[in-house]
Order: sequence, then structure tokens, then C-alpha cells
Amino acid sequence: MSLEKKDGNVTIYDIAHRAEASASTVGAVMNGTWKSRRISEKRAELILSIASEMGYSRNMQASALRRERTHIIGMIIPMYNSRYFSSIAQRFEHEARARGLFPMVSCTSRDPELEQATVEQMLSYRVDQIVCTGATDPDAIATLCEKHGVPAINLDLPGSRGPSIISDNYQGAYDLTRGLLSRLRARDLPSEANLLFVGGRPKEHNTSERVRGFRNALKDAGVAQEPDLLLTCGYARHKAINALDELSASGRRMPAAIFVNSTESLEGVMRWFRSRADQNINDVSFGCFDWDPFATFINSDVLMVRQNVVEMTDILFNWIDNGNVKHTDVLEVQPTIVKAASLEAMMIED
Amino acid sequence: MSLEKKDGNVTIYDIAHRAEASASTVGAVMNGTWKSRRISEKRAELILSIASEMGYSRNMQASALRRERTHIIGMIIPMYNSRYFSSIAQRFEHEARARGLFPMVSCTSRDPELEQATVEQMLSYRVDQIVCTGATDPDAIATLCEKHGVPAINLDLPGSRGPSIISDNYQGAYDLTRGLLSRLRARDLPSEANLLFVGGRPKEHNTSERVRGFRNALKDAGVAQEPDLLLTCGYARHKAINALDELSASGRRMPAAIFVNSTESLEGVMRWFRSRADQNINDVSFGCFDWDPFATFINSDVLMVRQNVVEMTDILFNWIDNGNVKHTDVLEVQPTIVKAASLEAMMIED
DNA sequence: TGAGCTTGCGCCATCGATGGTGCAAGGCAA
DNA sequence: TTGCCTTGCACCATCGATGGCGCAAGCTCA
Repeated sequence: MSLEKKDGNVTIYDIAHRAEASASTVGAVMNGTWKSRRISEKRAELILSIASEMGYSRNMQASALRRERTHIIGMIIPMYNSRYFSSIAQRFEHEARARGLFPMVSCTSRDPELEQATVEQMLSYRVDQIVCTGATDPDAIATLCEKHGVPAINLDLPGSRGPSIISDNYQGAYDLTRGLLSRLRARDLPSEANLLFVGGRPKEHNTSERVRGFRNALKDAGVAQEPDLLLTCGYARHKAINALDELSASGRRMPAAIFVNSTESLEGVMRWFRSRADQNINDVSFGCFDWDPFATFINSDVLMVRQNVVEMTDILFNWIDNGNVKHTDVLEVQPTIVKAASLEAMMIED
Repeated sequence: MSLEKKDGNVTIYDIAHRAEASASTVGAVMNGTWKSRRISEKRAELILSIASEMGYSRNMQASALRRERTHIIGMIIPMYNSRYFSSIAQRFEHEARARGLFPMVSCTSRDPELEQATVEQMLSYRVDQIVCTGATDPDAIATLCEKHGVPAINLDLPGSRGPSIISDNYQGAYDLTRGLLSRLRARDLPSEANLLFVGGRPKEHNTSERVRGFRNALKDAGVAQEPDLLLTCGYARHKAINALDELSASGRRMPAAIFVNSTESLEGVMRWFRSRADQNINDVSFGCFDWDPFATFINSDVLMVRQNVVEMTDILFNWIDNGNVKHTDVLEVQPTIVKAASLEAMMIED
């Protein structure tokens, strides 16, 4: 077929030529099906040695075109700049490779259009599976995937058109809020109007569940919830900063305890405190829904919710391996609360 | 060709059938070359509307097989769990997409074998370009890429067989060391035997340059460098922990200033301090080669080297866009030193 | 010794998109 | 009315790997 290397890439035809064999024989040897095709061991060895000598590399584009499968598994994820999501991406890649799959991760900035466009591109490359992590509109993505017959699994945020693995956001938020209330008590400070919630999107499942946990914890403690102390302003840093600016401009005294919904928002909160000479970080008890090893140093009074990335990804691949998950499955994984300044806050591996 | 959808994926043949046109006409319309192929506007519009109605999605495997290019640009990177690398990955994806390229990022855990295997897989998928970030053996990877005629660019760590964009590690380390010495002076503490270097790999370019900067700063300040206070034990957390354990077991008093080579190692150092009741984090001035927004809270005396990810990726894509970079090019980008507890330490965006 | 089985391999269509080439119909000028 | 050019499209080989099918040679057993 070719006179050996046109563009530097060796094909099975080049090898066939050198080995005086047919391309299909070479192909069978290269993809490991040669035994079932009754190629003699002698021939297989010869071909293998020629192939490695010539530096053959299977063209996965061609292979994928002919077979049904690309062995690529795609994942979209909001960002890498957060310990929670970066751990998910790392473990996902590791586990995918352990199964002979090629991971294709792409971060989509919590932007619904970018999410859709990215998934469409992944489908265009004919990925075998898609994992949607923290997708803003999981159902739209599930619909896209269905059209292509590609199974999709939701992670972190649930969808109604596909199976989902998420944290128990309600319980985590409930416990975190109780922890903050208990800190206020320990500091001999009033609970009333002294606990602020910042960050997250009000219409998103995780945030609304966390808000529910926050509210119920307050209610169960007999503390009134002040509507203007619930700032679901979005996750972005600058949104948290703006929200705090507005709150303080409104004349509110800054509460002595703050529930921050994600490390992303926490960055904004920290920046805001540093920018305000009239505010002291050490006067505040922080609770953050998400964990970061260094955020445990913000002050001596930080609580963090650590979502169980290891268990979540284990379940994810369990589902992927078995493939027989129902569309309606939603699995909630318990997060754990860690106290900053505690050893265990630093000890958990990811 | 097909009786419309075998597996749910619409092809140009299906559309051709419905539009009563040839597949090549449909193909030309779908990939935008229809004007040069003199397809009438009427036909093009009809085909486009049918295509969107049928939910056509171009099969990139087939397209890539036929054309030379896949429009995929690969990147390997050591990890995502570090602000420096995660920022690089995020910006890389963003810039790649802005150019119509599909980014394929994969983290390879500073494991040479995994790096090679991953690059081979990427080459197997016929990526158009590869960016090697922090590769442990950039030249081996460059050799692989050369064989396939795929251009490779090194980022963060330089290689001799391809162009490289790196930080000015020497200068950053020199300045950081001077900063630490100045902190010791400000604290009225002796400089002699009071400054420790932890983390990194001695044979790796970045670490050796940083060590050189560290040593020269000591020398220029007239301070003797104690060999056992130079612990290039690797980057991993547990390696830093072990190194500190050994140091303290040797009877050395813990120095009052520590140069930590990466946030990864810094995590280990922090864990070590938390695990030791006889050590107080607040007695130590920290300098970290790398930046993390929350690490600035470790104590009130932290200096961080912030590598200029924005400029580095800008140059990277400048090179990619122009493509005429010499193999010997090594571009050094200046990092900046930020003081923790300063506002600017929180203000720089990535 | 011939029917039937096993071994070992080659032939060829196929996956979907692409682009070179060919060709008919219509237009226009001489 | 002939020759030539433009317009608008279809035909078909091709990219590389894959696997169903066929077939010849050797082997076995009645």
C-alpha cells in the first residue's frame, strides 16, 4: 500500500510489507486477537519484533472508526482551582487508566454553554462514556448523550435523566451549622443575627440542600434566620466580595460566624477581610463547605466539610464497570466535618 | 448507504439520502468548504436544516483519519492538586478552546513511566501538538514526539530537544532566600544554621536552579550553608515529613526559617508541625516556592513565589500560533514574590 | 484413499469524511 | 450555430484498522 512512511507514522500495511504477511494478520497481532485468528506464534513474534523496530503505534482514529468504541471516557468539571474538584479529576484519571480507558477531562467554568459545547465535542470524538461533574444543567447534557447512545453519570450535582452520585449536602450543612452555633456559644456570643451564609447558587440542588440544612439547624436550635444573612450570590470570588460589600454597606454588623459555601467563595471572603481595615478575621468563626489543606490555617476557628472524593469515585467506577445502573439512582455519600488546627484536618489523603 | 441510524449516530450519508444529494455535497456543507466547492446557497441551507433536524454530529474519528489533523492538543501535567499546576491546566484549556482546538489534559503524577505511556496514548490518538508540563524526562518525550512528527513544547521544566518556557527559578529562589534572611534579621535571630531548604528533586533543573539561588543568596549575605539543612527529598508530602523527622531525630534544632520548594512539600511540612507538640508554626518564617491563596494564612510570616502562569501560557500559545520556534529556545519568565498577610497576596487573579 | 477436520492465513468490504476529478447543463460571445 | 467558459454537483479512491469469510495444505480416521 505505502512505500513505508509518508508522514512518519508506520501502519499495519508497512509492517505487512516487511513481514511478507497480510495487513489483516498484522492487525490481528497488533490488537491481540491473533490467537483466535489462528496466527502461528512464530509469525506473531516476527511481526511484533518488526513492529517495535519500526516504531509502530496504532492509529486509534482508524481503530475507533471501525470498532464501535474509542475507549475514551470524558469528564466535564467546573474547575481545577479547587481542592475538591482537582481531587476528583486526579482520581478519575487514575481509575480510568487502571481500566485501560483514556480519560479526557475538561473544565467548563460553571458555564452552561461551555458545558454543552464541550460535551458535544466529546461526543463528536465518540467518547464511550461521559461523567458530568457539577454540571449546571445535567439534564440538558444527559439529553445530548442519550441522542448519541452514550451513557452519562452525574457527579456532585444530581440530574433527573441519569444516575447521580452526590454528597449528603443537607446533613453536611446541618452539622456544619450546628458546629458554628456551638462555636458561638463557646465564645459567649449571641446566636441571633450572628450567623451568615455566603456563596452558591440558590436554584442549584447542592446550594438549596445546604441552605435547607442551614435553616433547619437554626430552627432546631431555636435561632431565628435573618433573610439578609443568606447570601446565595454565586460561587465566584468577586461575587462573594460584592455580597459582603453590600451587606456591610447596609449597616449590618458583620456576624461572628460565617458559613461559606465552597472554597472558591472562601477565597473571596478572605480577600474581603484583608481589604477591610475595620474587620478582623480572628473575630470570626468560619465554616466552609469544602476542604482545603491550607484553608485550615485561616484562623484558629475554622470548620470544614470534607466531601468523600475517594468513596464517590469508587462508586462511580463501580457503576461504570457494571453498567447496569438505573436512571433514577441517586446515591448520597456522607461528608465528614474536620476542625481546622486539628491534626486530622491535615491527615486525610486524596 | 444506511437506512438511517444504526446506532443513533447520523452520518452524512443519512443526510444525503434525505436531501437527495450526494454525501460529498453534504460533507462539504458540514465542514464549511461548500463555497469553494460551488454548492449553491439554496442546497447548503436545505442540508444544514436537515442536519440540525436530524441531530448530525461530525464523526471526528473519521474526519481525523482522512485529514492529517485531529485538532486535539495534548498536555501532560504532574498533578491538579496544586494551585500552580491547576491554573496552568485551566488557562491551557481556555486558550486552546479559544483557538478551536480541543484540549486533552492528563496528569501523570511525576511518574516518568506514566508520562511516557500517556504521551504514547496521546500520539496514538494522533494529537496535533503536545505540551509537556513539569515532565520528569522531557527529552524522552520529545524523542517520542519527534518520531511521530508531532511538535512538543516544554513548560515549567526545560528540555534540550524542544523549546521551553520556564520560570526564572534562580532569581526567584535568590530573592526568596534574601527575604527569609531579612526576616531572621527583623526577628533578631541569627542567620547561621537557621535556614532550612526542603523539597524538590536534586537532579531536576528547577530544583537545582533554586538550590543555586538559595546558596548564592546565603553566600552573598556571608552566611555559611550547612549541608544537612538542604533536604531535596522529593516533592511528595510524605517525603517532606520523613525528611523533617530525620532532621529532628539527628538532634538539630528546627531552624527559624524554612524555604519550602513547592506547595506540595509545604503540605507535608504543615502536617509535620501539626503532628509535633514540641514545635510551633508561629516560631518559623516560611518561604514557599509557589503560591496558594490559603497558604498565605499559615502564619503572619510567609513569603511566596508566585510564578507567572498568565505570561507563561500567553507565550506558549504565541509559540503554538506561530509555530516557528527553535528547538533551542528557552524562555525564562520572572516570578514575583508576595508577602502573606498582604492584600496583594490575595489579589492576583489566575 | 477419500471424506472430513484442523491449522494458518489472505481477501475484501466496512467504518464516515474528504477532496481530486469528471461531467452535464446552461450562458455567452463570435 | 459552434466553441468555450462557468456553475453545480456526483463519483470514487482514500485514510488505517477490523473481522467475516473463504481456501489451500496438512492431518486423521474409517
